[in-house]
Amino acid sequence: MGRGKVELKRIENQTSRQVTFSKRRTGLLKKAFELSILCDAEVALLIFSPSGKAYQFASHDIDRTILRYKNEVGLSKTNDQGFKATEVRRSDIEGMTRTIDELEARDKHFAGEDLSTLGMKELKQLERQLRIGVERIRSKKGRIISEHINWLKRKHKILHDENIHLQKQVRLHELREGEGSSTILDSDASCELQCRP
Amino acid sequence: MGRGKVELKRIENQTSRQVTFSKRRTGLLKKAFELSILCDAEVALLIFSPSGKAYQFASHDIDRTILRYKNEVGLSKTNDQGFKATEVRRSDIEGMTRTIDELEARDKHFAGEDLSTLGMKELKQLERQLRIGVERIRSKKGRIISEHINWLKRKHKILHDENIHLQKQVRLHELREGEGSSTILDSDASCELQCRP
DNA sequence: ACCTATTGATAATT
DNA sequence: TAATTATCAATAGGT
Repeated sequence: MGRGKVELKRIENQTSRQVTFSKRRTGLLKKAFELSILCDAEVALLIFSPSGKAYQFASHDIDRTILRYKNEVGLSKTNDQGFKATEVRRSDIEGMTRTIDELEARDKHFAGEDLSTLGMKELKQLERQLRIGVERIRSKKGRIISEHINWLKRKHKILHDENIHLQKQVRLHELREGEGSSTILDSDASCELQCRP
Repeated sequence: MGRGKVELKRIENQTSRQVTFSKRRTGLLKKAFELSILCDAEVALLIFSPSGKAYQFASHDIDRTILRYKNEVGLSKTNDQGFKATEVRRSDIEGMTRTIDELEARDKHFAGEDLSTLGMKELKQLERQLRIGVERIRSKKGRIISEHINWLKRKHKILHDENIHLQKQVRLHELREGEGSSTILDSDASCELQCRP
């Protein structure tokens, strides 16, 4: 919705990323609010900017919504009273531990280790994913190399042009000296020629 | 954004409220996703329908994001109780968070995503690791297949032997019946023959 | 911040 | 529930 489409990838330009974040964050918070009103839904939205600043929206008490979510996911039972904080913390840590375990397992699988628990189906899928990864990396390498080649070509052209120019200057010199002229060559544009890749 | 504006109030018609919830929920989740990608933000979104069904989006580990929010809030409230314990916890949590970040980054690299930060050297190493992984997985697959083939061979041999044995029994029967014998075949070893792979 | 050309989301309808 | 489409809303790029 703007003067052009945007790819779904991290905006590289720092300034426009910042601007876009500001605009879209506002829009997202607004829409979360509207959904909660129009449809009578319970919504909680947490946003952290890359620089670490926090933004949030919650249609109801945010801690209640979070607890409700945690109950949905399971594991934690609705323990009331001051016990609450500790329980929440513990489940957080359990969740993170589980995440780490899963990530480590996946890492090992990607490295071709610890495959004994996997069946044929999982192995096939894993191999496919790895092949995709290899292909992307190959393509990235190709792009880097091609960029480098282009840079070399540009630099070569600049050097070549300068070379021709200098040859002309030399010939001019030789001509004038051949005529017995004593004039020194004026300072001219040739002095500006430099190689800036 | 439709054939007419809508007031910001609970939609009374049950059906259109349900439909609107479905559409806007999808839109909201999509936009949350886009924000996290485009602007490199950490986003967590929890939605409960009026009927109690839960929907969610999280750009990172959702427990981590919630925890991060809780820390933000906790800082302003200066909860003196159990301060020491909290401090210890926090360093643990920071460590785990870092671990998760690193693991997630490595996972993305293995999947050929987020390669922009890597140089030629890292890309080459990554590709080598992936190739090793693929090779190990291929080999594991090979072993599984070969085991399966061996199992089939063994089973085949057992069945074949049993078959021969049974044929002998049948011939014996036919012989005795041909002689006009009325004796019934004794229960013998053939009954024990079963296929146990 | 503000402005608008455009794209994107969605309300109504089928 | 799933398309279609007319409209409104969000926003990208520019000032």
